[in-house]
Amino acid sequence: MEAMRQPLPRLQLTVPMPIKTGKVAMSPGEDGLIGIPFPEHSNELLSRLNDQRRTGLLCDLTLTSRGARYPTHRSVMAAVSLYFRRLFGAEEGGGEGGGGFSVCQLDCVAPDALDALLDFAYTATLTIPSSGMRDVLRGAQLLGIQCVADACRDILGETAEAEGETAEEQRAQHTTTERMVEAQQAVEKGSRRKTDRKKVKKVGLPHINSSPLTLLPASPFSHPSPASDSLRSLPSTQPPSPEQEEHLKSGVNGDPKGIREVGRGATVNGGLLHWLQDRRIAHQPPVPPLNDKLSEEDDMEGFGDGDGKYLHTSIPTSVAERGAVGVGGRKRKSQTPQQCPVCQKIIHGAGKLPRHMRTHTGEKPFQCSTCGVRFTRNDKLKIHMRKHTGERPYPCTHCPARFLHSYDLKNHLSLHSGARPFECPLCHKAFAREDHLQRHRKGHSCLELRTRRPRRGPELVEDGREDGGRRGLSNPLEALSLQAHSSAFLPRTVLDGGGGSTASPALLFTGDMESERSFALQALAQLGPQRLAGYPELFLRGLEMRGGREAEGEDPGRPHSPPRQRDQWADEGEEEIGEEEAEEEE
DNA sequence: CTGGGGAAGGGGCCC
DNA sequence: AGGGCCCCTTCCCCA
Repeated sequence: MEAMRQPLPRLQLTVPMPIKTGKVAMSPGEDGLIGIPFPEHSNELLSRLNDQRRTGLLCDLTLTSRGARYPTHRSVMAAVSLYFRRLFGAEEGGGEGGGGFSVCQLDCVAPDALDALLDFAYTATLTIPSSGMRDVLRGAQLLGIQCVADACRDILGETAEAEGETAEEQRAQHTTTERMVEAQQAVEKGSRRKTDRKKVKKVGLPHINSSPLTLLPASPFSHPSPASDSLRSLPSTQPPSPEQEEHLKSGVNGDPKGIREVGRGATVNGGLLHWLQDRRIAHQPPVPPLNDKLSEEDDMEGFGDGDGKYLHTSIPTSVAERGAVGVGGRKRKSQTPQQCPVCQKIIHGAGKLPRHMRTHTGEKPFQCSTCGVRFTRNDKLKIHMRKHTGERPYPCTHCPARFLHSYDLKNHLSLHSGARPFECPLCHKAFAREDHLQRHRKGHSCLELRTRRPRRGPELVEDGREDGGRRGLSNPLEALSLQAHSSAFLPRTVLDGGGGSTASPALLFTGDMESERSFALQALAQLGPQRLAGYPELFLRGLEMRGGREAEGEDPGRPHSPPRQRDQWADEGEEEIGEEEAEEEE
């Protein structure tokens, strides 16, 4: 499954890809390597695996439940199920681990539930009648398919537990799975000789909540014997001893390594399966919440809709509700604004956080059926489709021009009217578009004009620039930034005076980036080590992209909130305008 | 450097 | 509350 993992090519966001063919004219990257993404690969791969399962092709594992038989693939099961992953030793980098199993009897999982779980494994879609939800939940718990378990639990409304309890339950789920494997292996050790080449494993699965066993903190995995290959029932589980409970607490809550080890398994498996699973498994909070308002709505929602390949429906809501449970107890998420756990940005509008989260994850679930280009949002896809349909719903009333976007028309109309409402307060050059003025202010063109108009007064420096005595520009970098208008784009924290406004933008930028990166990692850690292990690159990629932009000279540490920037700019503009007016008065 | 087109992301409104 | 739709701003890219 490792080979299945989709690369995260850096060119993905910049190069429109003819998805179907993979043919694309791309310029080589810096090192001459070209990364060509095939976004459909994972889906197609999964679909073909499912076809193989249906036809029994290449199936090397048969699951049975109360007489029903389900041919399947070991690798897929190991990818989707923590139980099988550990049973097969897949977490140790593959090897022959557990290679002997060919039939696995799971009578403790209802046939229908097992069928649904297998469908999920091969389609990333869980289709179950509501009446069978509890069986599926139980099966998912037993097999260590955390995302499904969470989904079922949410749908069943079992979200009343305080967050800590939920996490405890999830941890118990992991440990139960582990215990199953360990017990299985322990039994196998003693009776391996009794089995022949074709073995059937029968597992007496313990109830998930009955007895959380220890998750070994240092080495939570027993690293199952590769030769584990017997056919028998496992002994029923016993309630945890006080030592075990204590061990659980210390090992799970106290020692992140334990969970990190769990996450190690997630890195073994690539592709869609672990993608979804890990996101759910990662839900357990290994560290205290950084923010009470943290919502994990994205946890499912951000990955749950789109092309319908992910779990859907009410999962996100409940997960978000859990995420919104404060330290004081159960509290239903009610406030519309939500804070992004990664960038801390407050997202306004109901249901907008999942949309925002996709900006961090890079997920683009909305794909154009014509050209294959993917989008993070369906409304963007809808607009994109106008390209193919030729629809340009915004015609200019003054000329034959038509536009895809209303705002394009708006910009265009300003050409006809000749209106240039955006004037540079320094050089008084007018622009038809605000962003052009913004670009102008960030550039040097305006500066040149300004330097030709030396100011009077004692606060001028030699080259005519205001030395900013009023602002105390003792720092050359700050003076430089003001010279280039970039003062208007300093981080809000700087301009607000928070944290020392005399520091140079560069230093502040570095700090902001570092703190942001650090926070992203913390948020990831909070969301779960599996998540961290599974796709930190997504988050880091986003940060790198932003850092790259900023490194290219874009507004360092520029707030992402446009209104804030605008406000800042307005403030700065007023300040500078006032400055100019003061000069004029002189 | 500027004008223009388009993409991306956020917010408001409505269902 | 979630999601669709729309508008807006900002940014990138190209000519």
